[in-house]
Amino acid sequence: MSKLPDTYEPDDVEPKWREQWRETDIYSYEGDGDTDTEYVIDTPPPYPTGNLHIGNALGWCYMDFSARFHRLIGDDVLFPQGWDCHGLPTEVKVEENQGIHRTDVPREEFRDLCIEHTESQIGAMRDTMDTLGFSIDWNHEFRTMDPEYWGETQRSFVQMADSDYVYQNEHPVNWCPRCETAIADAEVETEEGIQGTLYYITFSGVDNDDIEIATTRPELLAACVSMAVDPDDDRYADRIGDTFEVPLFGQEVELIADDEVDSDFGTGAVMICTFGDKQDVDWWAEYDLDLRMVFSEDGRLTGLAGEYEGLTIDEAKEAIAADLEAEGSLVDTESTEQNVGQCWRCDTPIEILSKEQWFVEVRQDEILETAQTVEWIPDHMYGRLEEWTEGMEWDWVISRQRVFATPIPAWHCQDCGHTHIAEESEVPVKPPETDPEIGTCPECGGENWHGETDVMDTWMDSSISPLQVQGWPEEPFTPATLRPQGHDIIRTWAFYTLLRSAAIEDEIPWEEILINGMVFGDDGNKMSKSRDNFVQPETVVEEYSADAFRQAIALGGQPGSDIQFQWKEVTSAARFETKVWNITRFVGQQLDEDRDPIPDPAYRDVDRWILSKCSRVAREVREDMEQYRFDAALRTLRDFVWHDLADDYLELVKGRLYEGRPGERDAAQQALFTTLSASLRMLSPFAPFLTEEAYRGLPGTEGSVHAAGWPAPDMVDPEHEAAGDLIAEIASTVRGWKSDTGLALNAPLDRVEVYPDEDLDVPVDTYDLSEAASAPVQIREGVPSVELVPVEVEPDHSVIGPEFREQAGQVVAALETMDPAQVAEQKTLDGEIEVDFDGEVALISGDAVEIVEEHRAESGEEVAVLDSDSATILVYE
RNA sequence: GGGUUCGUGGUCUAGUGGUUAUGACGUGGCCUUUACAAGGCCGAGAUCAGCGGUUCGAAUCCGCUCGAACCCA
Repeated sequence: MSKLPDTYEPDDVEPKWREQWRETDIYSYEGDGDTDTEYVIDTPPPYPTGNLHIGNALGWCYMDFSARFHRLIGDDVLFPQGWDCHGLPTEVKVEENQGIHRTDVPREEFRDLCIEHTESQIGAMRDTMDTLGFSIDWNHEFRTMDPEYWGETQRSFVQMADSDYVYQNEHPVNWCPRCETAIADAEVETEEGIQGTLYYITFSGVDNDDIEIATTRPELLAACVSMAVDPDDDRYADRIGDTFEVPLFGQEVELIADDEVDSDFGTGAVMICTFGDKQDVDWWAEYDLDLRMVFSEDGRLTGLAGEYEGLTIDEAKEAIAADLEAEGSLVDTESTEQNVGQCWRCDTPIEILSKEQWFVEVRQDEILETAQTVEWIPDHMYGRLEEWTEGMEWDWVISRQRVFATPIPAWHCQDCGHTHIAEESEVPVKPPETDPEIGTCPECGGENWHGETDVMDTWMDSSISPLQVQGWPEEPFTPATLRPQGHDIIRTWAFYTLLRSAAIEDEIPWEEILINGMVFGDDGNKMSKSRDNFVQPETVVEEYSADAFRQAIALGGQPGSDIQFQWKEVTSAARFETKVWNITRFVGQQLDEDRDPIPDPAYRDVDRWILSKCSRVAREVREDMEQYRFDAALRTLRDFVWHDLADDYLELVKGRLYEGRPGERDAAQQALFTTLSASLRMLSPFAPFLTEEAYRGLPGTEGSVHAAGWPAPDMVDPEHEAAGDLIAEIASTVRGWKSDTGLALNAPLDRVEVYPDEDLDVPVDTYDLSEAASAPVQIREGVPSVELVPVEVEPDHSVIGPEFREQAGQVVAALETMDPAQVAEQKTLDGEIEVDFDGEVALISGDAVEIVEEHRAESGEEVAVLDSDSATILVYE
C-alpha cells in the first residue's frame, strides 16, 4: 500500500525532476562504438536569438520523443546540442547595445563583445529547453564560435580547397547593401507584388531612329551597356545592330536580339545593365559586354554615375527620373507590380556586384545522388531539395565581408599576388593576425603576407554539424541516424550539409531526415504579436505543464505537416495527466510496497485480456514511434490507458481486489502492475515528468522510468482477448443501462443472462463480471427466452460484392426489401436465402446477411433486454 | 506561370477500396459510485469541398473545377 498525493501538481513535480535529471546525468551517451544500437541525432544548432520559440519547440519535441523512445528500446542515444553563433544579427545587436560601429574597435575586441552577448542568449534558450524537459546530453554541447569548432570549419575548407571544391574568383554575386556583404542565392528571398514605377525612356539613335525602352530602374542608366529585343519581334526586325546613346550619361550602346526578352513587357525593348538582375549577368557574359559598376558596396552610386555620385539608390532614382523628364527623354510612367529579391535577414533589396569572392563549387549530380540515398520523412520533401538543386545557377559564394564568423584561412602574397591556403595542421588560425606557417611565399619567396579579411558564411559552420557530432576528424565518419529540421531550411542547411558531407567524406550525412512543419496560432494564422495569437512555450508550462505542452504538440498533426497550436489540446492533455495520476494512485493503494512478482499467477479472463491488449499496444506503438508517427502513438496510448485500462479493466477487477481470495487478488494486482508499468514507460517520451513521478511512486518499480525498457509483455492471446472483449462490453452495457435507468452503479441486481451472438472458443469467465455488475451473471447458449423480432436485413457487402459483382447492387436492394422475419427463418433453417431480383432467383449464403433483431420481453416478466454489439443481455432486477 | 501538400460534425484531427466514418474541445441531458465531478453515462451535430470517372463497392484510386498554404520562376 502506498499513499500518493491526491492531486498531481506539475508545478512542484516538474522542477523537482528537472533538477534531479540534471544531477544524475541520465541522458548521457555511452559511445561504445556499437553502430547497431547507436541512435545519433544531428540536432539543429539554432541561432542564439535568446528565445526558443514554439516553432523550435516543435522540432525539439520530435527529437525528444525519438531520443527517449530509442533509449527505452535499448539504443545508445546521442542527443547533442549545438549553437550556430556566427552571423550578422549578433553584430548588429552588439553595435546597438554598445552604441558603436564595428569598425570603431579592433576586430578582436568586437568579436569578444559578440561572444559575450551570444553566451547570455544561449543561457536563456537552454533554460527553455530544460523547462520543456528535453533530454539533451549537455556533455555534447558545441558552439560554432569556439576555436575547437571553427577550427574544424577551417579544416573542412582546407580539405575542400585541396579537392578543388573551393576556389576564389571575381564573379557577380548577390550583395546586400545594408549588411555590406555578399550573400548566397539561398539567402535571397523574392518578395512579390512590390509597387513600383515603370519608366518609358527614349534613347536617341546614333545615325538611326530613336528607340523607346521600359525600365523600373532608371538609376541604372549609368550602368547600361547594351539593349535587347526579342528576335521574333517584328517591331524591331530591322533594327538589330543599331546604336543608341544613353540619356544623361552619353555612353553608346548597341541593340542585340535575344530569345530571353519578353516582348510583351513595356515596349519590348529593354536595357542591359551591369547588373540589374541575373538575366543581365547572363547577357553580360554571353555577349562579352562592358562592366560598368555604378553601385558601391554600401548601395550608393559611384563616380561612373557622374554628378549623381554618392546618392542612395532611391535618391538617384528620383533625381534621374526628374532630369530625364526635364530633358524630354521620359516619355511616360505607369505604376507596376514587381518581384524584388531581398536579403532574408534584413529584407533590403539586393544588388548584384562583381567582386573577388570565395566560392564552393556546386556539383548537382553528386548532391542529388547523396540526397536520394537519405530517407526523407515525409518523402515528398525530397522534391523541395531536388527542385532547388536542379535550379541552381551559381556556385555557392561562401565569403562574407563581416567580422563575427569563421576566418577564411588564407593569405595573399603582397609581392606576387599568390594566394596561400593554410595547412590542416595550423587550424584554427586567424589570418589577419598571424602569418602562415609556410613563412615565405612559394612562388616568389616574399614574406609580405596579407591575411584574408573575408570570413565564411555561417552555413559553412553549421553544414559540418553531422561531422562534428560524429567526432570528425578524429573518429572515422559514420552517418548520423537522424537529421530533424524545418522545411524552411531545406535549401540551405539540408542542401549545404548534403553537399559538404559528400565532398568531404563521400558519404551521406545522415540516414534519415525528418522534416517538421511550422506552428500556427490557435486561430489558424501564422503566429504574430500583432494578431495576438502568439504563444510562448513557457506560458503553456506555467498555465498547465510541460507534459501537456508536449502532448499537444504530438497530437497537433502528423510530423511533416504544419500544425496549429491549440489550447484545447493542452486542456485535454492536462485531463489525461489527472487520469493517469488517479489510476496510479488507485493501483498504488492496491499494491503492497514489498510485493514480489508471482511466478505463475492465477489469471482470469480479464487479466489475460488486458495483458494481451497491452502486448499488442506495445507492438503497435513501437512501430508508430519508429516511423515518427507520434500522433498515432500517443492516440493509441491514451485510448488504451483511458478506456481499456481505466474504464474497463479497473472496474472489472475492483471486486476481486476488494474482496477476492488471495490468489485471485494477487493475479489482478500483477496484471494491474504489469499494465500500468508498461503504460507509464510507453507514455514517458511524451510526458516525462508525470510518468517519472508516477513510475517512482508505483510500488515495485526501480529507478527512473527513463532508464527502464520498452515493455515486451509477450502475452498476445486472441481467445482470451475475445472473451475479455465480451466481458468488458457486457460490463459497460450494464453500467450504461444502470446509468440510464437512474440506478447506482453498484446497485445489486437479481441476475443477468448473457446470450452471445457467436459462440466463443473458450468458456467465458463471469467472476469479475458478476462483481462489476453486482449480480450473478450467466452465459447462456441459444436464443433468450424472450420474444425476438427480426426488424432489418443487413447485407454484408464484402461477401455479396465479390460474389455477384455487377449484380451486387440488385441483390442488396432485393434483400433489403424482403421481409426480415422470412429472411431470418431461411437463414436459420436452410443456411441460405433465396433472393428474387430482376426476374432471377439467386441462392445466397446465410453468412451474407446479418439479421438485426430486437428483443422484447414476454409480457408480465420483469426483465430488461439490452442489445450490445456482440450479445443480448437480459437483466432481471 | 510551374510544382508540392491539403480540403472530413461549430473548431481541430484520425482514417490510403468493404459494418453504423475516429477522437478531442465545445455543446444538451442525467448521475456523488470506497482512483478520478479536472470524473462517469447518454445525446445532438458530417450530403467526407464540388463535378465526373474507375470499381460489384470510393472519404480513400484517377481526371477536372473551386478554395487554402507553401516552394520555385
